[in-house]
This record gives sequence, structure tokens and C-alpha cells, in this order.
Amino acid sequence: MTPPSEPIEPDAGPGAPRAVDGRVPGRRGLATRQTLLETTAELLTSSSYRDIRVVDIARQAGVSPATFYQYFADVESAVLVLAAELAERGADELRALVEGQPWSTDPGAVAEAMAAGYLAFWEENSSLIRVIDLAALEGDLRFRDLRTWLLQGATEAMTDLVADGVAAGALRPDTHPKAVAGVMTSTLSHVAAHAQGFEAWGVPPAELHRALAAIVASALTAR
Amino acid sequence: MTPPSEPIEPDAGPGAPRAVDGRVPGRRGLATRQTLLETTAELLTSSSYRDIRVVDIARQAGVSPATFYQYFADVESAVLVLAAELAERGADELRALVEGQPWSTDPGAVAEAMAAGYLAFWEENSSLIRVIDLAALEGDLRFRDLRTWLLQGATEAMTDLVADGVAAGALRPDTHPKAVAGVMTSTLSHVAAHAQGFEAWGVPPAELHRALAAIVASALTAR
Amino acid sequence: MTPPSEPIEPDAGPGAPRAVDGRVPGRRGLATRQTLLETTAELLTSSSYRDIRVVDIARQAGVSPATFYQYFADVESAVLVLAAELAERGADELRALVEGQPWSTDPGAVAEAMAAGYLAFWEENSSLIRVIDLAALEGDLRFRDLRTWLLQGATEAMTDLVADGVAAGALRPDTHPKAVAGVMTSTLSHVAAHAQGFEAWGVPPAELHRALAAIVASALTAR
Amino acid sequence: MTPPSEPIEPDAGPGAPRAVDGRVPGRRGLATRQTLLETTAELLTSSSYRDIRVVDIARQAGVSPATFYQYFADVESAVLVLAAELAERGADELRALVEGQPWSTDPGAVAEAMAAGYLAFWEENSSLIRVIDLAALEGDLRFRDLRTWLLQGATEAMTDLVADGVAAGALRPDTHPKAVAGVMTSTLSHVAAHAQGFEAWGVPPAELHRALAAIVASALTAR
DNA sequence: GATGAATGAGGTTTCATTCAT
DNA sequence: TATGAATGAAACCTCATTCAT
Repeated sequence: MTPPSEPIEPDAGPGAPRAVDGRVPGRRGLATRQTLLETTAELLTSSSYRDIRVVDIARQAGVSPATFYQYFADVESAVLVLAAELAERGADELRALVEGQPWSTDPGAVAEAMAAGYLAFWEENSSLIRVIDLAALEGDLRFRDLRTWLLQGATEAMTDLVADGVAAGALRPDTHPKAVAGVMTSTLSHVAAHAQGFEAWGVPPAELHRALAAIVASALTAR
Repeated sequence: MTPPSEPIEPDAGPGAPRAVDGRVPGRRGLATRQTLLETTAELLTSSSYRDIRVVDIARQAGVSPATFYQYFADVESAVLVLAAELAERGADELRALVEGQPWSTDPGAVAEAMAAGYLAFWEENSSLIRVIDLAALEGDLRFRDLRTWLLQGATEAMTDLVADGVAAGALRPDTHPKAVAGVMTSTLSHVAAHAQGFEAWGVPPAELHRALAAIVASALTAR
Repeated sequence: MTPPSEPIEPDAGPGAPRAVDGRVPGRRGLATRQTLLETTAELLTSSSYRDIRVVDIARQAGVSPATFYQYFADVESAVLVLAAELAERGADELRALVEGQPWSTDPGAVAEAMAAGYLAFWEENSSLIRVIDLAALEGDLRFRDLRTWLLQGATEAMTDLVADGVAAGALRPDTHPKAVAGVMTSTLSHVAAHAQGFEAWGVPPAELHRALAAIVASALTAR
Repeated sequence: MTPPSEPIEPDAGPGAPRAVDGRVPGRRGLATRQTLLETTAELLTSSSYRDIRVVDIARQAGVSPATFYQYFADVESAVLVLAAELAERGADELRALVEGQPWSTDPGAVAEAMAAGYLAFWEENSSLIRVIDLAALEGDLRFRDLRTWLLQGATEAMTDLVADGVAAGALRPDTHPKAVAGVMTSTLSHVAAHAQGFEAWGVPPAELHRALAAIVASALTAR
């Protein structure tokens, strides 16, 4: 008999996926779990988050609803896993758009690359980001944390950049680096989320990139 | 933009509120309808939009669920009415923060008043604005239209302002007025929606106002 | 509009049946409720309590499961109503078998009538009593209370009777009236519940009555 | 009465425990089976019989639900094994409280020891006895048989005792020995099952013992 | 011997919605 | 006008149960 208490396999890290009953899934189970995650991601691109039912995911994945419950407690749990994966990937990617860039050499080009990077990241992950935004706005703390995680790296890098600018005298001495960086993060994420709206309203992507880059460069580094 | 189809008018004109069966409600009916709207607005401040059921509104309003259906086809319809009222009020209020202001005389003060006005308007109407944002993000066209209506006036005024700045040589000639105005609208609305987040992150309201005003003034009027 | 708070009709007593949403049902609703109660009682005679599903009751009563939930939160609630009705009726009926009887004149006849009365009451209400016993044994406090209510009147009357016997010297002075009365209640209710078992085991009803009466008479009044 | 079909014997005779597929388990299998039985017994002390699921037993025992099915067809089967073990032990123990006792020498002391023995046996095995009672009351024939088996020895001994008393003239000639013995078994088992209720109602254990002993002595041996 | 994995089956429960009164 | 009453429709979620490994 296996020891009854603490059914944690010694060779599976504490962060390893768990079935809902606490067991560590084997290869086949992991594959099923992965399929369910991918199916959930697919459905997010076509339906509103709140409209996705366990039944939908299961049907689309070709498994029984009961199987879904072997791996996730509910739809939200599955989405949280996807969101956490995105936050992990995205946090680094977005920070790299700010940190270690030649801001002093060519701020315009860096800002433009940065704007383009933001827009691209949003476009590639729009459905999941939309869900994170929605849930965070509705007050869900776990999604709010993920959203923070996603944006924090870049925002901090911008804060440092602004602080440097202030120290160098390029920005007004009463500038509040965190405030400016936070506003720029707001700007970038909101514009990125509504890029299509801009186009519909008559602003071509290129112009949007340029305007955004100009505003960012001015706010972060100024003259 | 055309105002949506259900503005509130005191007389029983063609745009007056209708019961679902097409009849024009009398005084008592209008009172009930108004109670339902107010109850809906109340519930929006305490629950997530998607979690509000017809049953909830009816119970809270002290009427039967069947009564609700005399005036609205579903929860969304009632919320749309509230949102339309807000958009009507808000569009003017927000435009007035931009249009007719002494930008040329004291851009800094005007920008600061404008930022403060945005933040105040969001704070006063946060629950309804949040719903409009959510539904718009989820792709609901009617809410997207209302959101546009709400923001359009101010955005157009900003567009004009930027165009003037370009014409006057205060802004670079390759500036795209619509793009800049749109980005600023994004900035203002997103920052306003997340003002509490800024405070939690360590940016006091006064600093936020100042940073926002500086960025806005710079983008719209520049040097 | 009706006043929203406290939707209690002034003319309905606080003990009146309520729909689950708090409203006081009208004539039609009361009839449905009654049908559901009767159907529940019927099912109790043919199935084990724990096996009765809401669906069963609804189907048998010819209504939708949703209708059941208009009147009862769950099966247990309906059974509790039936059990309370029985306890109310039964408590008086059982007490009357003890109280005000000519114990001093003809204890044998009274005891026999009492035994017969108990057995008859149990036989007439066996299914419901069985449920009360089961639930009480399983620790459900509400059913335990109802069981107490059902038996308390008769037990107290027996306690008084024994106390009188002690005072009159007919019973040993160290007799504990409550203990004796309690044991007799146990005896009567258990024998009554298993009367059929006795018959199957070869004890004819008449003999059972006689033996029970003799034991009861002896314990309560003795020589 | 015939002992039920699954007594525990140390050798692998025809009555030895079988796995569901018919194989005779080896040492390891027997250990698992025993663990499952013990876990089931434990759960019976904390949950209602009907609420115990295969999943619960398996999880608590630290095995997979599938393993449970290697040894038992369902929860009821496992409980039946436990109940049979108890009936086997208890039948002898209870009979020994009646049979071979010095009833003629000191009926009072014997009756008191007997009452105490009953109460003790019930207290030690309350959870399992409760299950047997419940299932028997609900009409399950196998549990009813086990209950009979448990009580039969003592009841028959009491029947003989009463018959002796009648023959010796100590009891009225129209006494029906089986009826009296059956009623006494009812009394003892019901009082034992509700001993705590007596205490809660204000009857101390000592008084309960005494009253019970007096009634038993009187009914079985009389003057 | 043990179990990871999957699922069929079914009751529960909640709502939106309707309609006769 | 308002609503009591009823219900169709679904999603939820849990289990017992099986089977290949």
C-alpha cells in the first residue's frame, strides 16, 4: 500500500499540474489536459469568456465533461492556467522592449519599436488579454494579479528610464517617474487593445504607430 | 453619431419609452419602469454585469419578474437605457472639458482641469462605465456605439485642437491629429478607469493628475 | 408599487406556507403544494427516504421539477412538513392514551388499550414514522426534535403516573419516574415499529398486545 | 440462523474472502482488503451510511477507487462484511448475558448485569449497529437477517427463561414466552440505542440501568 | 495487484419566459 | 398594470464503474 498521507509524488515538483483529486497525471493525462487547455484557448477567440461552458470545451475537445473536471475545477481555472502562461511569457517579452534599449542613442526608433512590439503582442494574444482585462476589471483578484505581473516588468523599466531622464535633466525635476510610467503603460495597453477601433475610425496603423511612439518618447525621455 | 433609439423624453412622442407589447405606459407604468432602471443601476454597483438576473432586479425592486418583461426584453436592454442616458450626459460634459477652453492662454491649467474632469466623471459613474467598457470589449456593437458616442465629442475637439497646433506650427507637421487625439482619449479613459490601481501601486492622485496633465498638454499643444 | 421590504401579507399568519421566494401562495399554489406533499407521502410508503428524488416527486405529481422548487428547498423540507404535521396530530393522540385514563380503576384494560393504540398509530403512519426514526438516528436535529415532540406528551403523562404510583406506595420508593416512563416509551415505540417482525417470528398480534400491556401495566402501576 | 456467506477464516477454504473476479487474494491483497474494511468502519463513525461513497473509502484508504472494486462490489458489500463480523461476535456476547446466569439465585443482580452488558455492547459498536438498524428498518433483508442473528441468541435464552418461570409458577400461566422475550429484546436494544437521549432528557445512566434492570427482572422472572 | 484515465448516467438547480387572471 | 404560477431548457457536477496498462 502507498502511504495515505500527502499523495505527492516525490519526483514531481510542487508546481506540476495536478488532477483535481490531487494525483499527478501521467503522460496520457497530461496530453488530455493540454488538449483541454488548447481547446479553451481556441474557444476564447470565438466566444465571450462568460459564455464558455464546460460542456463546450469538452465537446470541442472530444472528451466527456466529466473528464474536464478531472483536470480543472471549472472554466475559470483552465483560463487562469492559460493566463498565467501568457503572463509569464509576456512579462519578459514586454520588459525587453524597454530594458536594455538604446534610449539615449535613438529614442525615436526605440519608442517606435516599442509601440510596434506592444501592438504586436496584443494582436497575437488578443483573446486571452481581453479575458484578463475583463476579469480584472470585474474585480477578480487572481486575474488582476496576473495583469499586474504581465505589465509590471515593462512599467518598472520605464520608471527607471524616467528616473534617469530626471536625473540627467532631460525631464522636469518635478516629474514623478512611477506616475509617468504608469500612464504610459495605460496608454500602450489601451491603444493596443483598441488598435482595430482606431483603424475603423480612420487612423491607419502606421500613423497610430508614429503618434504612439512620439508620445511615448516624449513622455519617457523628452527633449 | 446618431443617438440610440431610446432617449428619454417627457412627452409620449415616437421616441417615448414603450412597453414591450408596444403600448405607451401611463404614469404608473413609467414609475415602475423608472424603479426598475434605478434598481438595475444599484445592482450594477454591487454585482458584475453578467451576474445580474432578471429575478434579482425584480426582487430588489419589489415587483414580479413578469413585470420586468413589461418594460424590457432582458437585462441588457435595461442596461442599454442606462448607458444611453450616461452617454448623452457624458458626451457633452467631456467635450466641454476640451472645447472652448483657453488652451492657448494656459494649456497647463486647462490640461490639468481636463484630467481632473475625466477622473471625476469616471469616478462618479464607474459602475456603468465599467459595464460599457466590458460589453464593448466583448464585442457588443450597441455598447461599442455608446462608448464611441460618449468619447467622440471630446476626441473630435482634441482633433481640432491638434490640427490647430499643427497649423500654428506648435506641433510637428507630420502629426496626425486624429491619431494623437485618439491616443489621448485612450490614455485618459484607461487611466481614469484604473485610478485606484495607480494609488494602490504607490502613485498619489495629485501626482497622477499632474503627470497626466503634462502628457496631455504636451501631446495636444506642445511647445 | 408594493412596498419592497418585508413582503409578508398582513392577513397571512407567520406560520402560513411560503413559497421559496418568500411569497404567500394563492389558492392554486396551495393546491399544488398540497399535491406535492401528498405525493411525497405516497412515495415514502414505497421507497426508502434517501432514494426519493425531487424528480420522482415532480414526475409522480405531474409537475415540473422546477415547480417543486417553488415550494420546497429540497426533499427533506417537504418531508419535514409532513413529519411536523404528524407530530402535531400524534402527540395529542398518544398522550390521550395515557392521560385521563382510569389507571387506578382498571390498569389492565387501560394498558391494553394503550398498547393497542400505540400499535395502531404506528401501523397507520408507519412510513412517516420510519423516516422520522431514521433521520433522528442519523443525527438530524430537526427530526430528532419532531420525534421528541411526538413522544413527549405521552412520556410525561407516564412520568406523572409513575410518580403517583410511587407516592401511593404502589411502586418501590426508589423508582425513578422519568427513567421508567422513558423505558416504556422506548418499549412501546420499538415494539410498535417491529410488530410485523414479531408476527413473522411467531408471536400473534393478540399475544403481543397482551404481553406488552402486562409489562406496561406492571411498570407504570405495579401491584 | 445460518451465518452469512462471508465469514472470515484464516485458510483459503471455500468461504475465504474472494476478489470480485473470483480469485483468492494473496497476502498483499488481503491486507488491502482489510485496510478497506477498517477505513469503511472509520467512516461509518463519522458519516451517515448512505453518504459514504466508494470514492471516500478509497481516498481515505489511500488507494484508487478501482482497487476497491477488486474486493467489494459496492459499499454495501463492505458494510455487510463488517456487520456480519459484528453479528458473529455480538450474538455470543449477548446470549452469554442471559444464558447460564444465576437467575434463580439473584435475578436482580443478573438483570442489572444484563442491562449493563447490553448498554456497553451498544456503546462500543454504536456506529455499526446504527447502520444495521437503519438498513433493516429500510427493509434490507440481508441486514434484517444480521440483526436477527445478533439478537436471536439472547432472545431465545430469554424465551427459555420465561418458559421456566411459567412452568415454575413464578409467572402467570397465560404468559407467552416468545412475546415477552421479544418485547424485552426490543426494550433493551432500543434503550441501548438511545441511552444518550435518556441522559439528555435528564435520566442519569445509573437510574437508567436500575429502571431497565427492574423491568427486565420483573418481566422475565417476576415475583 | 493496483491504478490512471475516461465516461455514461442522472439528479440538482437555476433562470428566462410565458400566460391566464 | 401587475403578477402568481408553471415550466422548458441547460449547465453543473458527482459517482459508480470499467478497462487497458
